[in-house]
Amino acid sequence: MMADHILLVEDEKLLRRSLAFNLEQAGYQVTSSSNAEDALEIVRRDPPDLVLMDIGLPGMDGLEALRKLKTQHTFPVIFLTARRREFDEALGLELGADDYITKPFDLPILIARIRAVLRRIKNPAEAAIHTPISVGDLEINPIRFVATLRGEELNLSPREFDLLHALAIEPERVVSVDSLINQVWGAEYEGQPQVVYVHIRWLREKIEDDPKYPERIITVRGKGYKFIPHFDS
Amino acid sequence: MMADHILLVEDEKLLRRSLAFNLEQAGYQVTSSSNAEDALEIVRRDPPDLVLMDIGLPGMDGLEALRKLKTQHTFPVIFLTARRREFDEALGLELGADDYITKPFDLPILIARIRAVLRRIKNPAEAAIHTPISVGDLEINPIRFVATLRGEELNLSPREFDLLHALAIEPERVVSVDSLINQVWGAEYEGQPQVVYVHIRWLREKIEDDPKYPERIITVRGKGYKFIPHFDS
DNA sequence: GATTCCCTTAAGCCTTCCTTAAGGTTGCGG
DNA sequence: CCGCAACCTTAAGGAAGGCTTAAGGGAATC
Repeated sequence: MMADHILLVEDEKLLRRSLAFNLEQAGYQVTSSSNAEDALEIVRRDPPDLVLMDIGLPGMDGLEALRKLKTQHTFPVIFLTARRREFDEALGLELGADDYITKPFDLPILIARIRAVLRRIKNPAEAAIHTPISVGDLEINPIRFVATLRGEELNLSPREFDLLHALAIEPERVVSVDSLINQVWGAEYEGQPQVVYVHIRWLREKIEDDPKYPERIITVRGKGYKFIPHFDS
Repeated sequence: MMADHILLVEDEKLLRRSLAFNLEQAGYQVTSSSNAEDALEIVRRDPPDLVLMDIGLPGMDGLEALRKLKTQHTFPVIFLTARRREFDEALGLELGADDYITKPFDLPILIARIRAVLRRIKNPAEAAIHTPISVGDLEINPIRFVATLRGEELNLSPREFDLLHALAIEPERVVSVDSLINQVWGAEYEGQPQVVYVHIRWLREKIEDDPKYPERIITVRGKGYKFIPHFDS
């Protein structure tokens, strides 16, 4: 079993050294880099299994570079950030970050997150459920339990979130009410379809421009519902 | 359990590499190719389980090559396409594409589709019901629950949709009323044939130029009905 | 303790379905 | 050529089904 390869991008020297040391102690192979340019080059030569990146790198170039990289290789990214707000402002989610952790952070917690993310990408079944997805102007991050529409965070209840996720992960495909109940409520739920109707109603209230004439969650009478991606115009 | 073998045909180098990398991560065996000619050769030598193909390859030769290939080996195809319109114009479905996915796409979603398509071809029963079909100027996509005639979406009720599907999946062949009842209403339905007549009537209203003189759904007296493909002229 | 969430219920609407029934059409036997 | 029977077409109406929506109370969460 090869050690997983982590690319650490952090400009502050002490923190960089300390992290690299500790991650190596934890059994990872670590490559460090203090700026985005170097990181880019490293990724090109030898794609890592995971990138650990300080969001507050000098200049916004780091984020921009990452955006480019993510279109080429899809490796998981964990951001280090001073405050949650910083993460949101930097649109980390849009960039496909898999997770973030706020400073000051706890080493065991960081390592646990790293392990969780790595485990996910190695298990396709789990990955499908937990990986952030983006469909049109909608983004869903099942790990952080955050969904955004046109960049704005939606305030969804757990049920609404799961329901939306179940629909959006199969865009344009009709998902039967039975299947939705299975995915969202679980197989053992003795479900009347009514439940689904109600939550669809509330979801529409939150994601449709005009819930009366839904354009994203479409009813397919007798068959179920389907999610239609919409793009910013 | 052998890994499924995917042939990736994509001319853009970075995207090709990235996809290959990620699909391998997901547990598939991937062969890449940047053009149709190579792809042809690869298929001849070692037929893949699935082909993932950029629809915007240089020249239309890719599509033409694929058309030829599909007559030799039957493997499923998923198209990558920039816009949905592009797919329609290229008549991807007519070429036997099993699915398409529009860029920019999300890796988890792509992988989910790949898995769905592979599962389908391994289960013949499921395959017949769920595979998109194209007969003449009519296209039926049971997964999206969309039927189009000359590119225009038909507004069919569930019964009408199923009925049309049952007929169109065996073009030119006469399907008995009993068989239609079985397929559309289910075996347990205590069916009077009357029901079928009525729905045929409504279907004709929606897909025939002149319902009075049907050209697509033809009555074969005493035997049943048959669907005759028509092409744009 | 307040608030959010969630399920149930029930009223109402609209589509879809099936039935019925009144013709047409076709083919066959006389 | 005629009449009949079987088969199909077609229109119309009522019934059912499926979905929407609002409201209420209990549960869960903070």
